[in-house]
Amino acid sequence: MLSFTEENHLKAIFHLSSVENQDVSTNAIADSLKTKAPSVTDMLQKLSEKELVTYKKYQGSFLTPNGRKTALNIIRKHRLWEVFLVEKLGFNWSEVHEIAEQLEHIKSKKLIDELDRFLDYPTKDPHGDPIPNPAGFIKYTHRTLLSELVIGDKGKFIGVKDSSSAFLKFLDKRKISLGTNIEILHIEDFDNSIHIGLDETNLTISIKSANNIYVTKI
Amino acid sequence: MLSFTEENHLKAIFHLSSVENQDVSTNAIADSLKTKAPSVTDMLQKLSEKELVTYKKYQGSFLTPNGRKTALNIIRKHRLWEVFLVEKLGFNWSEVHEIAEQLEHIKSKKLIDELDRFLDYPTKDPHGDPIPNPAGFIKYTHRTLLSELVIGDKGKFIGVKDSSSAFLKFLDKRKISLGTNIEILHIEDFDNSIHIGLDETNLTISIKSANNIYVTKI
DNA sequence: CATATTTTTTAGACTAATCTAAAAATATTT
DNA sequence: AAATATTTTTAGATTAGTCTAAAAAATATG
Repeated sequence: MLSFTEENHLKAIFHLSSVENQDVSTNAIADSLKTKAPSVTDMLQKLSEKELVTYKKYQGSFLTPNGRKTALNIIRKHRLWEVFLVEKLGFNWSEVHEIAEQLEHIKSKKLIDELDRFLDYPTKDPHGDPIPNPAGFIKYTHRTLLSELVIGDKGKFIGVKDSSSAFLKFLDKRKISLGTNIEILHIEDFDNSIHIGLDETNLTISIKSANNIYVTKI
Repeated sequence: MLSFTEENHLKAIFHLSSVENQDVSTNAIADSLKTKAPSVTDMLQKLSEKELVTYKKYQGSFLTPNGRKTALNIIRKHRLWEVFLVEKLGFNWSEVHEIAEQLEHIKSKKLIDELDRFLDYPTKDPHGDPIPNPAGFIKYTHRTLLSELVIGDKGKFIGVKDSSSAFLKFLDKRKISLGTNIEILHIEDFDNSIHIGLDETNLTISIKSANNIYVTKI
């Protein structure tokens, strides 16, 4: 039985190593978990003992197949609970992360299987991220950053890169939600800000925002 | 912010003091939480510091109004989650306690308010126990033990005293569920076992079982 | 009512998770 | 490549929660 802390470390390593597919640095984990490097070193030694992580001193760490499966199970729980909170309890997509951070640690296989059924086997969470299946398989769909499109391109909004509450509220205010169609109307030379066309309105967003928005080209 | 352990102690004191309305002994708490007396003593001193418990050395302990309110809030969460598990996820009433023991510690007022609404403001959990309201008010209904009835009396099954999984399964097997009407047909002299009539069948149960079944006389 | 028994607390140790400060290893930069 | 900077680990302390063993208090008993 893993502790919350152990589970959180596995999750952090998974997320960090999926960005660049290589060993994760101790400091990166510490930053992502808002803890300090020595705490992470201790935990890596412990998780290495349990064969959930490959860890060599000063060389960074990586999940073992077993560690990866465990991490994906926690992520599965996190994302299913997020769907529940939005679909059934009426939460806004910007409010669910913190609560799901708690709910993801509840231990009961049957609970998650039944929740999955109750939600009708969703494949995406409220932010567009894929939900791993019970076996720990995760299906990634090809995504393009809005910032990579050129003038005249059209895309459908399918997810966010950094799903911070502030950015999600920013999107709400602009009536941009999953499924919204976005067309690149113009790109400003001096600051790369992007003028986009939505279904009913046009507006301008910064390059930083465009770098956080995933689309599929249509 | 209270820890799981602190919350569990408050809950235990609440349950123990509601049986006999007086100070709860250190050992009673230790037994109920499957921990040892010294651990409980430490925790009582801590909870006393926080003014959630009145505690005098060797004199037992009792909840302060604030402690009682906190305990009732945890019980509210526990029972609402039990309703969710049974009503929405299809769990049997004998399977929900352990999972609710985990879920009751999730911290989010909005989560519980929304869950309450989603469940349509239930007043009883799946075992017939009352659900405290958000203010920490709990409405007890008058209950009679089946063992207190005499021959010819009729009652409606409204709850169990000890809701152990084994006893709940025992009731399932005999098709006794909340709302079932029970008539006392005969009481055996030599072992006090009780012959009861249900809507469709008759059967015999031990005095020990009858002592665990709450009814309202009808 | 003095003694024995039980209950409760104190004392002290252990584990898990955390931290700061210092040492060691690795990486970067003249 | 030597010096400097950064990263990571070790060492050692702290807090929360747990335990066992022993002492102290309360309760029961002969």
